Amino acid sequence: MERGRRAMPTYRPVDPKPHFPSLEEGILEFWRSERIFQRSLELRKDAPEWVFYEGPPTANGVPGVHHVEARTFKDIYPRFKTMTGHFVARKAGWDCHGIPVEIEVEKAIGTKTKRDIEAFGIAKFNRLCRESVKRYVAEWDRLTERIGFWLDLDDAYWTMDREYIESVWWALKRLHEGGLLIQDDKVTAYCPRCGTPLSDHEVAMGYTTVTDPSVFVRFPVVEGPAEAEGAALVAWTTTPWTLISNQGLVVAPDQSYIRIRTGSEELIVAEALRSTIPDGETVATFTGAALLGARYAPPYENPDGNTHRVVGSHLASVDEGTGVVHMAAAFGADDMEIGKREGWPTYKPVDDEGKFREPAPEFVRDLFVKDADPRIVDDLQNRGLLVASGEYEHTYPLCWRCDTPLLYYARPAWYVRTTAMKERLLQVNEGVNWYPDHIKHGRYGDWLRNNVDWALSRERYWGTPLPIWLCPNGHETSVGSLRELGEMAQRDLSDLDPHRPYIDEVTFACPECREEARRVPYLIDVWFDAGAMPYAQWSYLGPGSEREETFRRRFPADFIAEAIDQTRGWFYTLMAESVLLFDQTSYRNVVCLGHIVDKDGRKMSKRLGNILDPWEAIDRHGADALRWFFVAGGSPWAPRRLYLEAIEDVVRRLFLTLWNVYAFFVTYANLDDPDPLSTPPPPERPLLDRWALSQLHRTTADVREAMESYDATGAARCIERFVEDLSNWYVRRSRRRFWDPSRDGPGAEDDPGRRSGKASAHATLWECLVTLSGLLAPITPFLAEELYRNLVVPVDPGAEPSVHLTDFPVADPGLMDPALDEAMALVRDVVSLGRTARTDAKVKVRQPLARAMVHIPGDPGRLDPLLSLVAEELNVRAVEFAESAQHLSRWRAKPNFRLLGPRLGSRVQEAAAALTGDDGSVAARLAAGEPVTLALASGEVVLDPADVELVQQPRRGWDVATDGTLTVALDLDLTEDLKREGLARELVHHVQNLRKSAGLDVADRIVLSVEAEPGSPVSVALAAHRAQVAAEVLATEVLEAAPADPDGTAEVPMDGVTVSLSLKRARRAR
RNA sequence: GGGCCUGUAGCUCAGGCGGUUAGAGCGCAUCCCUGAUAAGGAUGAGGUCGAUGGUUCGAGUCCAUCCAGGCCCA
Repeated sequence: MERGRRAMPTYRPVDPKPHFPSLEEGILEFWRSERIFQRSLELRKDAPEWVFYEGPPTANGVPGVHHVEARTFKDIYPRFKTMTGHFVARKAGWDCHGIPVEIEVEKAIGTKTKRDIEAFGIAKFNRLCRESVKRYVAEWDRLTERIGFWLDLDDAYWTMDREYIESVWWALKRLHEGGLLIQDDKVTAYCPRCGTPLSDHEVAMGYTTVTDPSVFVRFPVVEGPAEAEGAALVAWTTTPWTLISNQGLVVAPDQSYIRIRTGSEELIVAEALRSTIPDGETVATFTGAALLGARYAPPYENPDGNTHRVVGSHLASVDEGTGVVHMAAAFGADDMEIGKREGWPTYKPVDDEGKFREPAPEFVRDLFVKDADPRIVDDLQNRGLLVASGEYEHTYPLCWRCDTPLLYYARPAWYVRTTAMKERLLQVNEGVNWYPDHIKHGRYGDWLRNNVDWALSRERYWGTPLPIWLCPNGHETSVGSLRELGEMAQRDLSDLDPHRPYIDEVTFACPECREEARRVPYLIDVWFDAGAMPYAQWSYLGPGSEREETFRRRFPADFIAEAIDQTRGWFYTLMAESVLLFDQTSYRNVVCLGHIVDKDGRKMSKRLGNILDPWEAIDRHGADALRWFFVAGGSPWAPRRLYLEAIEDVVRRLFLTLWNVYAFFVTYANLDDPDPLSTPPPPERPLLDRWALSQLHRTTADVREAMESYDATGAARCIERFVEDLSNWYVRRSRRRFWDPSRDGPGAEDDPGRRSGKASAHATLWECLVTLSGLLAPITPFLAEELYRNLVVPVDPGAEPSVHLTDFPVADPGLMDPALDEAMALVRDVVSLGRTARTDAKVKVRQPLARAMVHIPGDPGRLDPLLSLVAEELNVRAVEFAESAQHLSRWRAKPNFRLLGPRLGSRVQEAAAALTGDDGSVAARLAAGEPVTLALASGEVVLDPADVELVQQPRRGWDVATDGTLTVALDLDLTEDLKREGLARELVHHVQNLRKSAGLDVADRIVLSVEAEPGSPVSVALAAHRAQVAAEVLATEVLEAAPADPDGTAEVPMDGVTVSLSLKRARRAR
């Protein structure tokens, strides 16, 4: 057996039409059984660490397709870093607490209010919350694994775990002791029906357009500067009920105010809002600062004996209203801020159900505040305090559960004093790399610059309890661990569930006064849990504690990634906590992703019913397809439209092209069984191979560079371009080399020219595919694994079993050849033009032509070694260079605006017009290198050849094609010889079709018969090219008479006559 | 209402410091190839670069305003 075919092919045959989802399932099984992820970690355990933090998803629902996006990017860079020689621990994490989880449970048990939950039992309620979290985490585990996100799910941190909570307590205690955790009044959105404050997120859910009363109210000045004396300030409000608690008026000190005489009175408003007082004349103009300190008579007295003065703040808007804003500290965030500055007490004559109570005036008492509005308006009217009233339509938050208008209420709350660290936060942020970088000083930087203290406390059930105990004398004791708490309470609490209600039962004697200290009733904001993960994931309990080394080694993170909505969420809390506790950032690089939207650009939401289930996409196209879509289908920072067809689009671009090349390689490699590892060294291979390798190494270098700068999208584009070139040029041009036995065979070993034929082609394509596998591994780990497992493992006994255990490909600059790249690009352009010329001339490629005439700028010699490619591709016998293109086309000159614009200014347009009108003679002189003088209306202009761009236009008809400076002309004269060859090719074409329709294998030998009239052109052509025809169609014999019992016959029209073909499978000749 | 981002072909997206003929893929139409064949290739149609105004010899690109969508805040 010569060059024997093995009984078993080297490579597993490749399905030309793969089903990626099931292929992926098989690879997942392989990863599982061979513990590839764990081995990838073990392999690098002594390598330098590269730290990744997993931002914990909230386990209060099933994961959506947008989570797949974030998880794709969270996977790509750690994989890349692992392959480039780093140890990347990937601890999973789950955000377990918070109102979203409570809401899930509330829906299940049907509670509506906090009172319902308390009646149900906090212990039972929290148990259900815990179960809900576990159930959803199981779903997340399943998806995480399926999409190939390598994450250590078995060693996840859970924010509801005792150790995690203790770590958070340690942090809170430290803040409390440092004076950074304090109690204060805070205005929060509050639902009076549900009896609970709402989180910002919940408030955002409930904004609706509502109609509220709009009233303009007089505040007569009783004492103050001359500008205000004797007049009344006019303030505007849409919440008349807050007038009961009026404590002051705010004006903008730097804005202009006016005093208007109307009827018998004088009113003061901002000049910009003059129109709010329809008639009257302006009697004085002054700045808001002039009004400061004026005392006025409030519409309703309050028992605190407030002085009711005018104060200044930029918060007073002159965009709407009157520029005079009424303030009630208990009922607005701005009001509270100004109230604190001015030292106003909190005056809140409203109970937790939203009803007025003492000391509110008798006539509104027991009324729900909103219901009191009309009575108050009437009362003001009756007392002559109303300037005008009407209705006002605006957006206002309603409770998302019960549609009750939310009220802004002052309530006691605990704050983290982040404002004390504002400057440091800004400083630290300077050292962080944001992707995209506009976030750094844009959205995120703005957020830091406008920093307000972090309202930490929540009046809920399922969350980390605030570990502060309070005694009747107001002494605050913060507790940093269960051990510490046990010591205070003098009992062993190490097994205590630190959640409510159990923690609430623990009391101890106040260390200061020995009176009984009870825990404050609050939980903390869940975002604090998430921001605590750098230390709490290791249960870190402070300097000197057991986990110190682990924590320090993995702090800060080199890389985190989440969607853009996390700027105020995790990105902030993560940084805020680490600045407060450790005086530095907790991450160095942050990738900030855009959102996923639906086909119409609307965000995906359950309410709109436009959610795409990730499983649907995965089952249809596979996880790699989805991953590739996120990476290559547009900018990761921009909102992206996702729907099944969009994925298909992107998939086709890479997957099917690459798969075709892969299947092509395996098919022919299995027929010949070459050894890709012992082949001619690259310098000895044909130019086409060297070109492919040059492209490969250029791509490798580019991909590496892109990945290093967190630009997976750029990397994906490089890969895409390379795959396209590999398929559409390298494989296209090398196809015959993979199977043509005339290029190889006995004696080839001694002939460098032939030795480098087939073996080189196989080796080159193999190397390209294997390297691609490595380049793709971080992005499409399944497809990469498939290529690697089938191409490398069977031929290299020493190979790792998985591409993910190998090193990322390294570019060899020695194999890059820019001159060859340039020449090949030119050749491809020439070929493209030649095809255009053929198409225009309507001459089939099958018909050989005598020659192509080519003109290129510069020395044509550099293309000489590549001309055979042009000749084959265009099916011409010779390619010749024209000294000049002049007889093929004529020159046209266009101004080089970049040079001439600055020199000529507006005259450049004149020069351009002159060149457009050129009959070709000016351009020809420039092309010859001579300067020319243009006579323009504005004077003469001397142009050098460098001042223009020269392009060609075809001079003769359809057989010439030009593009810029390239020209290709085809010689369309057909000699008898060329015609015969064309007919022979035509004959081959028909026989090949017949082979195919007869169901023959590509390697089957045949006996062919051609019945054509003797002396006819077909017959003559066959006689002249018999051997070539026979070789092309693998015919052992070519007969004139049909064999008996043929496997296939056909009547084909050729050159105007009908030719009968028949063929029969021959016994294998070799 | 405020801040940030986005708006380029029917669809998905590219377009370093402004340079005059705005590109690619998919889809569509026509054609080629037939040993990658349920593949591959070529050609073509299709654009007021969201709108308006400005700066400039010159604007998809810079500035202002507006419109639409998204996110974060209110």
